[in-house]
Amino acid sequence: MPNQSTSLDLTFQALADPARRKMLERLSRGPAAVSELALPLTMSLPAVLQHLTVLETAGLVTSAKTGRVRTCQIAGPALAEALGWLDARRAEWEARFDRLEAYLNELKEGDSNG
Amino acid sequence: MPNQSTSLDLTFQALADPARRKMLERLSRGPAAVSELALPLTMSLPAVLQHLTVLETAGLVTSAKTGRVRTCQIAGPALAEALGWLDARRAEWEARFDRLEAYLNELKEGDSNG
DNA sequence: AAAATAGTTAAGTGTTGACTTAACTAATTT
DNA sequence: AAATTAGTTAAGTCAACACTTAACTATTTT
Repeated sequence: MPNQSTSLDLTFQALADPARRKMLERLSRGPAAVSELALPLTMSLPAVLQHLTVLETAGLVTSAKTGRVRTCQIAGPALAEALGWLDARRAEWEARFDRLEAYLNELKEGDSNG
Repeated sequence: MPNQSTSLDLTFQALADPARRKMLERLSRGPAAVSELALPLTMSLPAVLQHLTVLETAGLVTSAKTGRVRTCQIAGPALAEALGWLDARRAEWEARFDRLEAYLNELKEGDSNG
């Protein structure tokens, strides 16, 4: 059975690793070379490259090579999609919470009137 | 070496699975029993239980048993933490974008004045 | 041209993850 | 009390992950 991952699968999976989140934190402040992303990480360069591939496959990062330097950039859409999913859950959760609150207020008013 | 996962690791990891996201989508509309969460999923009940454990460990869901029924609820804070991290990245990304835009506008104005 | 820099590929290892089936417990219903 | 329902535990399998080292390719710099 092929493992057909959706876009959100790949995005959240990519976000689940602390090394990859550090890379994104750096990139959200501006473009950077691979070795710059590697600096704060205590792992080999090939490992960093593998993390970069995961980020690119998820669409969270794009990169291009100039000379011998590969410059990486954060990409908006994948980030926005993940944010959108989470925000939809929060919205539903809050709507439910608000309805409950309104109901409780109604109960309280009815109580003081009866 | 113990694998000390942070809260965000666990949260994003939990969100990376489509079955778990479906469970959360259901729960964001209101509490539900385990078997109700299992309904739309094409897997065994034990598998659903394992997913539920992952969600609870990540703090995304709480549950309590009454009689023979376990009722599950979505939990706000873990969701908010994940949202917060993503939103911080977007904010930084947008701030940079805005600065770039302002700079380009400045260039354009300078161009028409010189 | 030689040495250093920046990145890349391949291959192997140990750990987690996502299931499964089988067997079981504890509440309800009939 | 017997059958059903709802959930749980244990154990095993197979694939995916997160690395590693070794060896290699391009591009600069000296």
